[in-house]
Formats: sequence, C-alpha cells, structure tokens
Amino acid sequence: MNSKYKNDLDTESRLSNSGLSKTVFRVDLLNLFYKSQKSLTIEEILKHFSDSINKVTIYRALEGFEEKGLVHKVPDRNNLIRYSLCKEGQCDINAHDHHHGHFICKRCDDTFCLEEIKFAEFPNLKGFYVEESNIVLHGYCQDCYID
Amino acid sequence: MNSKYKNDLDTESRLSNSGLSKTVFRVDLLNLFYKSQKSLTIEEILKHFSDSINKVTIYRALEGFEEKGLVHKVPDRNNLIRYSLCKEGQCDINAHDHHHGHFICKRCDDTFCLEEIKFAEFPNLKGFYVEESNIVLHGYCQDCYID
DNA sequence: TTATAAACGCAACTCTGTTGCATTTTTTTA
DNA sequence: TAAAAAAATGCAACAGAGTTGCGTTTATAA
Repeated sequence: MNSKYKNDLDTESRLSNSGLSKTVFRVDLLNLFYKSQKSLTIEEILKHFSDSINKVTIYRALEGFEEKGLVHKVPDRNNLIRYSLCKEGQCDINAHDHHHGHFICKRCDDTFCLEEIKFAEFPNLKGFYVEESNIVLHGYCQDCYID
Repeated sequence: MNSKYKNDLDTESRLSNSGLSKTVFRVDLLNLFYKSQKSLTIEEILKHFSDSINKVTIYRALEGFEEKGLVHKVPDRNNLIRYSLCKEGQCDINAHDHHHGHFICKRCDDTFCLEEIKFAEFPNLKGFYVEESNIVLHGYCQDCYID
C-alpha cells in the first residue's frame, strides 16, 4: 500500500499551491473529500454542511477545484454530477488524467475509485483518439450485497 | 461483417413484438436510430423532427423503448442523456445487457458503440457485485482528429 | 494597513426533464 | 368493421439541477 492521504495542513498547502484561496469552507470541503474517500454529489455536500453553505458557493468551489486539478467529475447513473478527488501528482491545472474507473453502489450510493481498471488495459481502438475515459460500474458493494 | 440492421418492415415488427404501438412517430424514431448508427440526444431527435413532435412525446417514446429493451441510456460528458440502440436479441423487457462501451467525439458529438470493450475483459473486482457498466470514452473520432 | 483580488450569498434565471389531463390515434373484441 | 378499451400525443404548468449578475465580505498581496 502506498502512502495514504495527507493531513489538514497539507490540504491547506494543496489549496494555496493550486492558487486557490484558503477559505474556511474550501479547506473543510477538500478535507471532506480526503476523509470520505468516495465521490460526492452536491446534495451530499450540502447536507454535510447542514445547508449553512449556499449551493452556488459549492458549485463554484468545485469548479475551481476541477480547474486546478484537485477533483474531477464522475457521471452517475441518475445523471447527477459526482465529484471525486484526484490523486496528487496525477492531475494539475494543465490536464486531468483519469483513466481509471468508478464503482457506485445501487443501494448505499457509495462510490469507489477502481484504480485497477486502467485505460491502458483496453484493446486498441482503431480510429479513435481517446483523451478521457469515464468508466462507471453499478451494482452492489460488499456491505450491500445479499446473495 | 455480420448482417446489418433490418429494414422498415422489421422496425415495425420489432415495435409490435415489444408490445408498443406502431404510431407514425415511433416507427420514424426507431428507424432514425437504425439509420444513424449512433446514440442520440433528445435535442438531436427534436431537431430531426423539426420540432413537429412534442418533447414529452419523445421522452415517453424513449422511456417505452428502454423499458422494452430497444434502446438504453448512455450518460455523456455533459450529463445529458443519450439513447443508444440495443442489439437485437441482446436485450428485452426483462433485462438489458450492456457491458460494452461507447465513444463520444468531443468535436462532432457522434457516438459509437464499442463492442470490443466488454466487461468480461476487466480484471476481477473483489468485493463488488457488478450489474451494469457504463463505459464512455471521450476524444476525437477519425474525421475530427487533426494531428 | 491599505489596495487588489478572490470568494461568498442572494435572487432571479435557464434548461432539462416530469406530471396531469383532455384529446387523438391505435389496438382489441365482439 | 364498428364499438370499446388501451395506448399515445400535445399542451400547460411544474420540479429540480445548475448558472448568472451583482453587491458584500473575506483573503491575499503590496
């Protein structure tokens, strides 16, 4: 297992290194991603902050995070936008590299990054110049699966 | 190359075999899918019928098509719903089987089914019981790619 | 500490998609 | 093939996710 995610201090430096302001909310939001280790919907984020934060603020924060390579979008089954943390060093302001998949549980809605599904494992696709891949698997996670 | 898609007559029988009414519009819509050989958005369908068909009618037709296993949804990059033709014999009213991927061109928005990307090719996913897979690749198709 | 830039909140708005209901078309049946 | 039943259509109004403008607040740079 490689090194785990960093602590709050590093959350803050990751924000400023990206050229984003270290507001109370943005630090909390980025920490929430680190702690929950799954992708989040706007709704989940709103609920987490007990509606004390305006939805516009959340949208704009996530827009900034995405622009700077901190998070990326995951299209989910219900065509809601989910946001998932980018791995450090993998993405930056110039480009995102997300050739890995996601698994979303149909029951608990938890989302898991599937690092083991890499784009490189796909057979060659003649005639297609692929820049991004969104791989979303749906089913039941270990906790929700009943035989 | 295997046998191509069927003609209008078979389009009509596919509708009635599925228990759907053969209205002028639904026959045209299903034919549109066969002819265009790519996934379609509501917007593209509306435009194709020159807004002579109400959007509610389109939504309900597609809902019926999906229910009967004629088309399935493809979530696209902009979180719009796209609809893609199911292969005959592959899906029915009981279940959809779509463990193949789709490619959507960033420039022309054309969408291609990638039968060669099968779920079976994924490495085993311990702890996940996968029922559906949505694999959407984005990039440039042969016509739109300029080196 | 002041000036500049970024972030925030509110309200109003856009857009995709949905619902209810009256009317029309298609299918069933007798 | 005509009448009855079922399904499809169109309209209008609605719901919810996401966006925009702008004045205010907070953070950063000078």
